Amino acid sequence: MGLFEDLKARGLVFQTTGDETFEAWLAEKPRTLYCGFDPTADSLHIGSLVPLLTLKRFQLAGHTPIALVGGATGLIGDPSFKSQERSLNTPDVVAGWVERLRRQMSQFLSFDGDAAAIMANNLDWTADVDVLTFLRDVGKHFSVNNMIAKESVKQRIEREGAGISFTEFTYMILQSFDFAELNKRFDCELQIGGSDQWGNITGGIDLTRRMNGASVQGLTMPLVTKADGTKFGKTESGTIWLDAGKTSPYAFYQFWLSTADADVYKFLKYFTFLTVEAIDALAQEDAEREGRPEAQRVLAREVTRLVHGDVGLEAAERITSAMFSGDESSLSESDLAQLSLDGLPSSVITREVMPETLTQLLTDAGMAASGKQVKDALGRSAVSINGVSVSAANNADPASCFAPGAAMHGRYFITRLGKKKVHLFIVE
RNA sequence: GGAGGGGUUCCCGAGUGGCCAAAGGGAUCAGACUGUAAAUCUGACGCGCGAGCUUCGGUGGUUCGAAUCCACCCCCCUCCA
Repeated sequence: MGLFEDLKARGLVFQTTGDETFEAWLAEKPRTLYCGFDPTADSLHIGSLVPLLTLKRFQLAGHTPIALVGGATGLIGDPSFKSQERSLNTPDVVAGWVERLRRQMSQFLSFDGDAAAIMANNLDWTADVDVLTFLRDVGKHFSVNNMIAKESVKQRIEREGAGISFTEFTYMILQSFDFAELNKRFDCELQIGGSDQWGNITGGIDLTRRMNGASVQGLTMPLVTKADGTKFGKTESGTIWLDAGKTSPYAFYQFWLSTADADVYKFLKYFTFLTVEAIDALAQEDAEREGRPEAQRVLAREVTRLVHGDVGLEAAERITSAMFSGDESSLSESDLAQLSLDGLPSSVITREVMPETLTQLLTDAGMAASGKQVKDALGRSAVSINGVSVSAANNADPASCFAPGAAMHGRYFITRLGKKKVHLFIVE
């Protein structure tokens, strides 16, 4: 199966330039393509995984990927489909994030061989361009009339109560300049991105034609949506990051494991390198099986391995099987120590300095956002310590809940709040 | 610079002197049902175990009492110059 055919089968193609001719163009010879990632935080999150993995898919098919980190564009802020103007980050902060993203992105691509990936930073070709040159050489090619007509900024221009600064409005020009520059430097002929990037991509295509006389292409991928309409990639505890320090491999694995049935096969196609045939076969098996589908587990395994490697996956699975396969009382002391190392949320407390209430203690540990939530859980018998359910009556006496006699191996207390939240307290 | 509109709890959005910790919806969390799904139902949803404490852009003021009235300031939007 050709690359484009595979991408289509995965549902990864939202729009392309040239419609019918695109596939043939791509198949003609190895191309160089790029995708940009702006530093808006110190880590990428799972929203960036689709374009990142798509770059990899192109590379596996023999094309040369350029991973562009937006050291310059990150200073401006992309207004595309954003309802509000965003606040600017300072240059040194953005520069720090650029470094983090570079390292993160490079783990997904191969930098050896015929189609060795290239890392680029658009600050390299924008930092020294002076305003007048920019306005005369680049800005002159843009029609404000066209820019205003772009769907991506429409709500900012038309919506009552919104607005857009000149700075953000200029973003498209800056990104377009990237494409022209990459075309010049590396003969880059294709830009890919999320469907929200279509306006920026076509801007770059037009500019490249005008500045370089070159015909280049664009492809967008659909935004990841969930069947229930809620936002993908967020949980109560926030964004799912690719950085293990921000979202542990265990939490990451759990996120994928709880994917809804209605989304899981689509996500397998988006986020894994399993073949479409294999995924369809899995869907078939799951449909014929009673009860729980296998797909979520496969998805969690595959994506966790991609992002956190075998070691991260093993840690995540160790915790998961210890916490969700029932018999935690059989855990050995070294098992418990390992769980803490693996990234099971844990904290060390002492009997001498124990908060006055369980609500306080569990809130401090991060198990709930407020004491009210813990209180609610206590009232519903949703809190247990080492398998013993605790109630609101125990709230004022945490010491007895963590009594030495109730400890596992003298000091471990597995505390659960609800079905999914687990915290290991180590009492010293 | 002028005229008008607006800034409410995570988001959207009601509320124009006490009945307001502030309608409604969404998101989120917990319970039931399940498969650590979905859908549905129930509860919670500023903070605090509680008494109570702190909120409605900011600062002052009027009032027994203000998200609501007044003054000044900051920010956003629309139109005019």
